[in-house]
Amino acid sequence: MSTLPPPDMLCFALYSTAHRMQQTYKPLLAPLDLTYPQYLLLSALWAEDARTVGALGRELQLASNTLTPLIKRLETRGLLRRTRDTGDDRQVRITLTDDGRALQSDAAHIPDCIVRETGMDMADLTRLRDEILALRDRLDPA
Amino acid sequence: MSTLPPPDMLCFALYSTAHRMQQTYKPLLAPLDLTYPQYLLLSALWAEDARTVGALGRELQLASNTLTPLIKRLETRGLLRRTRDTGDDRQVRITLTDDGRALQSDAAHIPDCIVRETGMDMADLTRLRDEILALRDRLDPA
DNA sequence: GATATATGTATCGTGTACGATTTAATTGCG
DNA sequence: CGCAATTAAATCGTACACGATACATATATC
Repeated sequence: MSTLPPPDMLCFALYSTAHRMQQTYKPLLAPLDLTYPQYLLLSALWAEDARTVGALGRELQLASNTLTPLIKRLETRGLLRRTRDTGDDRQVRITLTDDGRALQSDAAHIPDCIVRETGMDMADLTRLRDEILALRDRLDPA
Repeated sequence: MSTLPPPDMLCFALYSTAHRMQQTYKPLLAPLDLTYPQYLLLSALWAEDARTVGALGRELQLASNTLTPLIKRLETRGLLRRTRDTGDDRQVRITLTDDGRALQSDAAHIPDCIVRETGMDMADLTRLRDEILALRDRLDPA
């Protein structure tokens, strides 16, 4: 019987390309001493600060068991703060510190660098992104 | 300054879709008691058995620090064997056991299930796969 | 307003990923 | 031949992912 080898599988294309993309980010993030997931979390906060763990989790598609340690590492580094200043005491609100906000300008060049590394133009990248997202949204979130 | 939020980033589309895909595999792999990377490794061996750790790593784009523990778990379960039967004693050859080969038929239905979950036809899936691989291959492996 | 249920976050255990280093075996070259 | 440089795999440490569970607070229902 013939089994499709990994190089022919769509899932493997996603898997290996996502990893390769993280490798591409690595030298750009190293000077900021950030991992890729940490950069994603900060990007979410740079776009909209002071959100709850749950709201960030919905945007990044991560649950608290991944998010909580991630957040705590950045808190330890003094890039953000955790508070319970909402009406609902179950919720934890994440707010950037001055240092956390300052990092945004240090990272401002990164998106352009990534685009350049792909060697593709914006229109193609946007189209590919939307096709990948369309696939994701067809797959059950459950 | 405006920072692109994660939902607009191509890298995040890859990241979140790759994870979603693993979630989609999970209920299909659970009866076989396999994780997604373990399934990838076995798929590689089902397509071509008796390869070295290095050869498998090149196909799966994983280094020995990831592959060795992965392989050892499957060895413990009796699905494969590690031997040094080549001329070069540095190399470790990975060979499926009868149980490991038998698992192939238990997994034979999975690719069709995944295709069905995407709700897309083969032509679109193949095209999307190749576009994603083209992006990967434009990114420096270094 | 006591209590059952639901929700938000944290904790724990297992399994990847991967940089850096180590160990062992092979190859290259004088 | 002798030994430095290279290569294959393993080991170690850190950081995700995520299922399962725990815990605290909120809400609902009577």
